[in-house]
Amino acid sequence: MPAAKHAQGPGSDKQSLSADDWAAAALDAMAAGGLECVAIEPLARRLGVTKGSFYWHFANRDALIEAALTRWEREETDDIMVRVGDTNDPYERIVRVFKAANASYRSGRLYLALAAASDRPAIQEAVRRVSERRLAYLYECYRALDLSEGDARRWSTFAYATFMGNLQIRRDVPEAIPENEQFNDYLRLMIETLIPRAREEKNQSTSGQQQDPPLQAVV
Amino acid sequence: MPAAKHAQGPGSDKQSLSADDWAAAALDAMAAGGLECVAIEPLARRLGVTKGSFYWHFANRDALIEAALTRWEREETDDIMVRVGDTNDPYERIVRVFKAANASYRSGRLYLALAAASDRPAIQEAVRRVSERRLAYLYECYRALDLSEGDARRWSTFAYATFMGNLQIRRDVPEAIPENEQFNDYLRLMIETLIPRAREEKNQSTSGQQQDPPLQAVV
DNA sequence: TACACTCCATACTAAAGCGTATGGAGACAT
DNA sequence: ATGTCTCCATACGCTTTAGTATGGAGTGTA
Repeated sequence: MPAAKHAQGPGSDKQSLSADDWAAAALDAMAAGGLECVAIEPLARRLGVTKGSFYWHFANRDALIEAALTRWEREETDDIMVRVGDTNDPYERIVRVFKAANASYRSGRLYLALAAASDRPAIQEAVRRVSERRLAYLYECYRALDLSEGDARRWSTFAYATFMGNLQIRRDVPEAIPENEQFNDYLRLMIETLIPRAREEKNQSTSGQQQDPPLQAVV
Repeated sequence: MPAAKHAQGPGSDKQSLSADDWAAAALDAMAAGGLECVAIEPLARRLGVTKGSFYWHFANRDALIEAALTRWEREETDDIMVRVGDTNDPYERIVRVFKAANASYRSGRLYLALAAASDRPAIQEAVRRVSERRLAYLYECYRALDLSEGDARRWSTFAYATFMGNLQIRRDVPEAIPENEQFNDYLRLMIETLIPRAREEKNQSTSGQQQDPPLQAVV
C-alpha cells in the first residue's frame, strides 16, 4: 500500500510533498465542497499520504488555511489582473475583465466558497482584499473613461456586482446562463450596457475586438 | 403559529417547541454561520432544551434541513414575490424587486449561505427552484415591457445577476455599497440602466441600437 | 386510580476530526 | 559504519457531533 517512495517516476508524482502542494489541495477541496471539506485526513488520503506528513509541514489546520489563502490571493492577482493588464485602452480592459470572469469556472467557485466562510476572519479579510483590489481596478478603468469620481464608483460597483452575480448564477442555475453564440449575445449586452463609451461607437469595433470573439475558450 | 399546549409562565417562551421552531432556528444558524452551524446540540442549547427534544420532532439532521428548506422557500415566496406582486406596471415591479432585494439583509445572507452548500443535493435543488422562480418572474416583467423572448431572457438574467452580486458585495465588502443618498444614486443608476423603458425596441439583440438613453436624468 | 400520550432529560455508543508522540525508512555527510 | 536530517507512518488521546435507548414529569382520559 505505501507508494514507492522515491521511484523518481516520470515526473508525474514527486517523492516528497511540499507545503504548497497541501495548500493547492486545500484550495481544490475548498472549490469542490467548501471549507468543511478542507480536512486533514481526507486531504492526506487524496494525496496518498497520512496525517504525519501534514503535521510535519504545518502546525495545525489554521496554518494550512492561511497558506491556502496566500496561494489564492497570488493566483487571483496573477491570473486575472495580469491577464488583462497589458492593454492601455480602459474599454478593452473592462471587456477583458468580464471575459476572464466568465471564463474561469473554478476561480468563481473558489471565490464563492471562500466568501461563504463568513465566520473565519482570516478568510473574510482575504476575500475583502481581493474584492477591493478588483473594485479599485475597475474604478480606475472607469475613471480613465472620463467618468466623474461618483459615476466611476457607481459604474464600477455596478459592473462588479453583475460580474459576481454571473458567477453565482452559473453555479446555482447553470442553464440560466446562455451558451455558445447565445452567450456571446448575453455578454455583449452586458458589456455595452455597463461601459458608457460603448454607446457612442456602436458602428465600429474597438481596437482589439473582433466581430465574433470565441469567448468560451478562454481558460 | 402553533398553538401553545398549555400557556404557562410570563410569555417569554413557550413550554413546548414545535418542529417549525427548530426549522426557524436552523435557518437563523444558517444565515449566521453556514450549514456547519446547523448542529443539533448547539441549536438545542440555544433553544434552551436538549437533544431529546430534537429527536422527538425529527428523525435525523437531514430531516431538519429538509424542514428548514421548506420553510425557507415559503419565506422567499411570501416575502419577496408577494410584496412586489400588487402592481401591474412591469417597470414598477422590477423596481420593487430591486429595492426589496437590497432591503432584506438577512434574506441575502441566507441565500448565499444556502447556495454555498453545493455538496448537498437537497439544498442545491431548493436554491435552484428559488432562483428559477425569481428569474421567471423577472423574465415575465421584461416580456411585459415588450421585449422579445431573447432580449427578455438576457435582460432578466442580467438584472438578476446584478441583483445577486449586490448581495455578495454587501456581505463581503460592505463599504463598497454606497449608503444613504449615495445609495439612492447607485440604485437609480442600476434601475435606469437595467430597465429599457419606453424605448423603441428593434428585434436587434446583438448590437445596442438605442439612441441616447438618459444616464442621470430621472430623480 | 389507572392508563396512555406528549415532550423532553439523561446517559449512553459510534464515528470523525484535530492534535501529539514516537518510531522508522531513506538520503547524506563524516 | 555511525550519526543526522528529512519526510512520513502508526498509534494514541481528546473533543465534537450524530444517533439511540430509556426513563420521567406533566397532562388528559376512562
